[in-house]
Amino acid sequence: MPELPEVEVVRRGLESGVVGGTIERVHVRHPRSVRRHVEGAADFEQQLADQRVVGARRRGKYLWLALDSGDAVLGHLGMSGQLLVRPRAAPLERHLRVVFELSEGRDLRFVDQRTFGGLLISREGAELPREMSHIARDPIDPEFDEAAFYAAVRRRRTGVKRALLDQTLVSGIGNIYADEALWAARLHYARPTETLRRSEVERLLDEVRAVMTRALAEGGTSFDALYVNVNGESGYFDRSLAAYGRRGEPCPRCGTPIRRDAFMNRSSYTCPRCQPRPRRGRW
DNA sequence: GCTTGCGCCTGAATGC
DNA sequence: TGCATTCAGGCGCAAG
Repeated sequence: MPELPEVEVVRRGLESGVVGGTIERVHVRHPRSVRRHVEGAADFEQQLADQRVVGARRRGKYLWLALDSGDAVLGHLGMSGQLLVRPRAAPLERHLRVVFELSEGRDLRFVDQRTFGGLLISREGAELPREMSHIARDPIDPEFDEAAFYAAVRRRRTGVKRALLDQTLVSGIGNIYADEALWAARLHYARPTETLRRSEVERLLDEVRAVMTRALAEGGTSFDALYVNVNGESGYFDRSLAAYGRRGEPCPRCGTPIRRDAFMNRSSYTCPRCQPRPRRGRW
């Protein structure tokens, strides 16, 4: 599934393949994909006709196309979304949801098997759509405020992984990268945030950045810039993950079998030896 | 105000 | 073999 590095790869592809072009027409083939556009699918189609694309931007896992009108097309890929630039004559994808017909015979296609993703028009949202004002900066954003993040984390009364997944505190981190960074930083997911030391939070953020940077480097070279494979788990994950999805396999650091716990209706993978579960009064 | 948990969705994998 | 169930996940929103 697309996490921040994959979304950034898509953004770069849009920058080179779509920015500067004009949207001639739009077809919404599945209304659920524009469910957050409250004026409806017909309005979505009408408002975007003849609009020129002047930028491709990102915050966390959200992407938006800035339009010369000052509006923006805001999108999230959800679990299975893809944005593809294709010749208009190319065969239609099975889960094609929205088609933007661009100038020069090309399409921008939103393909999304599970329809957790979606698109909407943000009025005057070209710089920063108001719909995502609650989304924090991501850890590889130069303006990410580490001191403010640490202060906010300390105020929380929750576990450290819940904080990592909370997009209002820090954006762009999904379940996979959370587990990988926690493993690298030797922190258990249930560690209470109010007990975290500054140095531990710094180490954790460093590991988040490291896993994202690695994925970005690999993702940028191993995929067509506009194609992120989401049907099979993206290939490079299997090669480079230390903990996530590896139940029963040896921890790459100490050899102890990785364990899987149910967590927030999903999974958490830890090394029981490197990442011992915190006990009251002992960290 | 803060924290937690549900429901959305599809298809592959698993279970009987 | 075939049908039914489980699982995966990000996000918005309701409930606690």
